[in-house]
Amino acid sequence: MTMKPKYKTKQREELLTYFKTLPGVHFTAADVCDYFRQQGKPIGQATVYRQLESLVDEGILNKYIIDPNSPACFEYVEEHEHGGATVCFHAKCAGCGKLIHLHCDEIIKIGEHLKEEHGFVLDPKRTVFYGTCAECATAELEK
Amino acid sequence: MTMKPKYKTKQREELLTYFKTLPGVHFTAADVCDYFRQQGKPIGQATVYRQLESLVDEGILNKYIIDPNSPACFEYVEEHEHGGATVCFHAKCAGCGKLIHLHCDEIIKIGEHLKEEHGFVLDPKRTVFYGTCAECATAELEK
DNA sequence: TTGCGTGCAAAGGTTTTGCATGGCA
DNA sequence: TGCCATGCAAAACCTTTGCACGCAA
Repeated sequence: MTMKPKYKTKQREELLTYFKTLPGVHFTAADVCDYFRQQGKPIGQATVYRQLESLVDEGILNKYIIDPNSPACFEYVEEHEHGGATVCFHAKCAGCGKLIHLHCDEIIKIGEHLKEEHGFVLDPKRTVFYGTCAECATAELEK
Repeated sequence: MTMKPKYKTKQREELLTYFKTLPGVHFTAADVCDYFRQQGKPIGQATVYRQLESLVDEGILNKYIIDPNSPACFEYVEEHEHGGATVCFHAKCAGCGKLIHLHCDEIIKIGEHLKEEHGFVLDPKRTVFYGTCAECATAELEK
């Protein structure tokens, strides 16, 4: 666990502003560095990494590991999902990168099961189901 | 996908023999290197990585990606399970970092549910449940 | 004999860290 | 003013790769 940033810096604000223009898009730390460099207002890569980490801790970004030997990718979490009452799990397709939102009861029950049987309090915000979506699974079979 | 090794080498045999003594145990490439070095018969790390990759392809080992910034971990698949679907899920505590292995049916059912209702084929090897373990949850409350 | 497997060392790419400087509160 | 954040460069880290040699078939 990391602490939240306490200061409202120019870099943090610019990063946030940028991320909000990318709903449903996933990007890497390098993408972010490149973007700001091209905009003529570069942000140090250490800063980018540190802010990304903070934002993930705050639930403002989600972090995905599609492939361990590729850079991690991030995605902005829509405003209305922030800490709201709506428990929502995410499933990420390793094929096309599509993010699926899961709201159904069965998924919720898993949280209850983990708590009752394993004493484990599940954090939906951080938990991502990795796998293959219907389209990609079909495409895979047709090969 | 990589090809299977065609040769039965001393290193491969020793690795396999060792892995068979580790049912249900997780180990990293570095663990394996260390073990054989301590045994006085070191195996080159490149060889270890290459054999691990082959063995995963052959279904003899499972490879899990728990955390992108930690080394990948491997687990020997019991003889009778080869080709079978027996893999375990993992729950990681955000507080103490403890990794919990989950083998219970309820968790497996989630995979079935995702497939039937959402067309999503879950990959247990990459899916990690994040949250707080019993000890850390208790400690948290006492603060 | 053929050519894959091995081992060493070095490269590769991503992420983290040390430290001096700069900026928010 | 007191700290935290930033940025640069270097380090750390895991994993892959190049190449010469060795060994299985």
